[in-house]
Amino acid sequence: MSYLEVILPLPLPGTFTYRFSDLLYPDPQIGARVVVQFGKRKIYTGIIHSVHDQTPTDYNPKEILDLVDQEPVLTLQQLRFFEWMSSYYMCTLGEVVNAALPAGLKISSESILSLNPETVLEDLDLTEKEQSIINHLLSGDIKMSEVNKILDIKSPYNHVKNLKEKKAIQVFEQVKDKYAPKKETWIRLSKPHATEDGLDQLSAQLEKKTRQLDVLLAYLRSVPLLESPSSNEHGISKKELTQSNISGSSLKTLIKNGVFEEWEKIVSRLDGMKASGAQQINLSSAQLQARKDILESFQSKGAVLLKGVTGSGKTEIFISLIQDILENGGQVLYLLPEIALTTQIIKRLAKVFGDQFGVFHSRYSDNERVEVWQKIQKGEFNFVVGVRSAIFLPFNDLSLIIIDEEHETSFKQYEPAPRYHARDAAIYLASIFHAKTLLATATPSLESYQNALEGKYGLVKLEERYNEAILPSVVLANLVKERKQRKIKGNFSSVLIEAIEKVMDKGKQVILFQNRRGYAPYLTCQNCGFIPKCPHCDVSLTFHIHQNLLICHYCGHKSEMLSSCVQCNSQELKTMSFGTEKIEEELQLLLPNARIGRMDLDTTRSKYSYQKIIDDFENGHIDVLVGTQMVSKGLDFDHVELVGVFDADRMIHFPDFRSHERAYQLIHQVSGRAGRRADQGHVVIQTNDPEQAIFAHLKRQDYESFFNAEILERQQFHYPPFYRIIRITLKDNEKHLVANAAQFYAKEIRKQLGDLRVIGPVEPMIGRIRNQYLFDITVKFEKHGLNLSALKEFLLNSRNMMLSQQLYKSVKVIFDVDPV
DNA sequence: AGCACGCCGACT
DNA sequence: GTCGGCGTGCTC
Repeated sequence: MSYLEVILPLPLPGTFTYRFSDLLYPDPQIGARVVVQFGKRKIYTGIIHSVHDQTPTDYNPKEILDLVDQEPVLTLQQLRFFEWMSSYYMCTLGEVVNAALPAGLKISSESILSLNPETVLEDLDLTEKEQSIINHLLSGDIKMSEVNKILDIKSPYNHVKNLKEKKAIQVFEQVKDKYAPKKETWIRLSKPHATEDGLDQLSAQLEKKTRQLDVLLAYLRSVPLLESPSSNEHGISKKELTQSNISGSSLKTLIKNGVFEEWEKIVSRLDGMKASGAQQINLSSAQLQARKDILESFQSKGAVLLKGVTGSGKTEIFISLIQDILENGGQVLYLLPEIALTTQIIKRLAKVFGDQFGVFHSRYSDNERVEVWQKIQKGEFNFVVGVRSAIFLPFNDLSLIIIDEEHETSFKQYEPAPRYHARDAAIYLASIFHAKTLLATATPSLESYQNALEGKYGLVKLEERYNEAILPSVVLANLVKERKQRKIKGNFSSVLIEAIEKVMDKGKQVILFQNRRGYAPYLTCQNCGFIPKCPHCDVSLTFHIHQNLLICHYCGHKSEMLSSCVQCNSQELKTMSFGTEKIEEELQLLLPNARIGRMDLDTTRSKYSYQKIIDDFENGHIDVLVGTQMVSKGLDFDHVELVGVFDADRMIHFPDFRSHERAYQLIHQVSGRAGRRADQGHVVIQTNDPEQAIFAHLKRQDYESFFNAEILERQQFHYPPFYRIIRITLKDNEKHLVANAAQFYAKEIRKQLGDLRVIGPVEPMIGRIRNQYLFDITVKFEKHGLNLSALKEFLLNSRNMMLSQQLYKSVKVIFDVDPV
């Protein structure tokens, strides 16, 4: 008898043992999917982790319900990668698999209730609630998960159970729809007609039936079967044919009469960006040199950091490297932050690689993701551009991973587990394949730059701007001074307004950067000082003027805008501070002729709105684009000559040890949007304190001097990259309970790790989110000389110890390894 | 996570 | 009594 160790997509430790019959499934492959029952009713897809014949002693394993795949869906390398991820990021294998597999490859069941056809309902004695369920069932089956809504109670299970016992209903498990290939109806001329003679005869027959003749002619326009007889075999999609303004009913008649035949064709969802391909890439001498340096560095290092100034043409270098790899039959993964992965970059790549590469994007549907997955598996795609989750794709011969905008924090996943950093995980992934990793950015993370300086990574610099574009000039607008001189209008300094007017007069464009969405981050009552707060979180509500709502940016709670103070009834509610919406409004008043666009989370929610704003800006339908950090990422606009930065002080003084780094990177990056061509661009930064050291570095776009100053602070105060951090967050809906639990836990780990390595517990800045009270314990420890996996094991064991205390059982513990 | 079970307080 | 909330333990 044989057994399978199965990974289930659940936050449970370890694998689960299932029995299987060698006769039914002679050769189960590691990495293939199985369908199993887990618990009393639930059905899940699991992944075969291993096969063995050790009969468990303390329980009786269930038998698998089905083996889904003859061939594995996960490669052995992926399994190894997933195991590393689960241990490094302190989560379960199931959580990794859950994040990795596109939903289309997962199967899970749903409990469905249906009427028992053999029972006469009138004979039954039912309670009111039971009758209510039956009434709903009369018009069709219902899901178990919907019963609580129908009855309007929280735990409806007893009623369902009683109905089952009375044999009024049946409960069964229905497997949810999984991946389905996309089908299209295609049309072709049936064989006898598809010759010259046949066509002549056909035209004669249809002479009087003009509308049918039109259909035939439309078909022949698209399918020139006389010139190329094989084209008829191919046919045309019904959709395309009917687009040419022909009569649908005539087509139907022709099909009925056997003139045309139609059939179902499985088509790819990924088509539609067919490109010419094979464009030549010409590198400048600086680019050629950088390329050469990178390849040389790869001889001795697994990873190389390419520090290239904005507009230095890094993408061309990537393209050239990718071409090399593909010619040699290897695979390439090109990672980009979500917001930089636009049609701009895809079009550019398509010019070179045609449609021979995959795109992996969060805007893709599950079905599209499954198709990318399958094409990589089949070897149809050897090159993928994607966001952080693309590291989970089933590569089998990875040679190069490129991580563009390496410093971007969106490479780090926070919720849910696995809380991985795609950059760091990619480096491990590359090591499995003995592949190389290229990190690229104009503003490296301190971690990566330090690694490069220490020689752990190779370092290649590309300092020359492509097309000899000049660095932008940076001007600081002193808000304090302007306020005294009464030159400020709303949130706009006179320096900024004048600069905007000047640029607009030239017919050029402006980007305004304010890293806060909404109209006002909070309201306050001028009479009693009341500030509207979220009922579920310890934060103020942000006013959104377009929706006229107060919204919590943490849990999404929405409430109506107040007309008066709920505490004292005063009408004097004032909006405080400002977000993108307010900038937009003020600017419109100051410059009535300006065409203003706004790009933030609120204007880019739907699938195409993001692209539309970019297109409008690119095509000159917008003069000024106001936005959050979305506007700072990898967008190349030719006519932007001015960038304005609001609220720089808030970014700089945010209470986090990385706030300087973050502020530097953001402002440096957004500045890079100004003046991509020969004209010099301008940057205006509004601040209350122009003397801050960070501005001196920014004025010169001098990353090195910024780095040198910042790295000293990190060393002195024991922060990354010199120390590692694991942040432990405890959650519970009872504040005292978490506070005590956190105290208990911290004390426990302090015993082993000492006072210096354990900080807290402290209540985080936002002490409550979604009605869960939070406490943070920060474990900070030196990079070398400590056994990392032993430390993690110790943290997990102490957590289990803490949770085994009757009192603290309900507390939830989250580990965030290398938090950002 | 999702689910069954069992205890307990509130209400007909 | 019995209904519904909620805490607890278990799942191969």
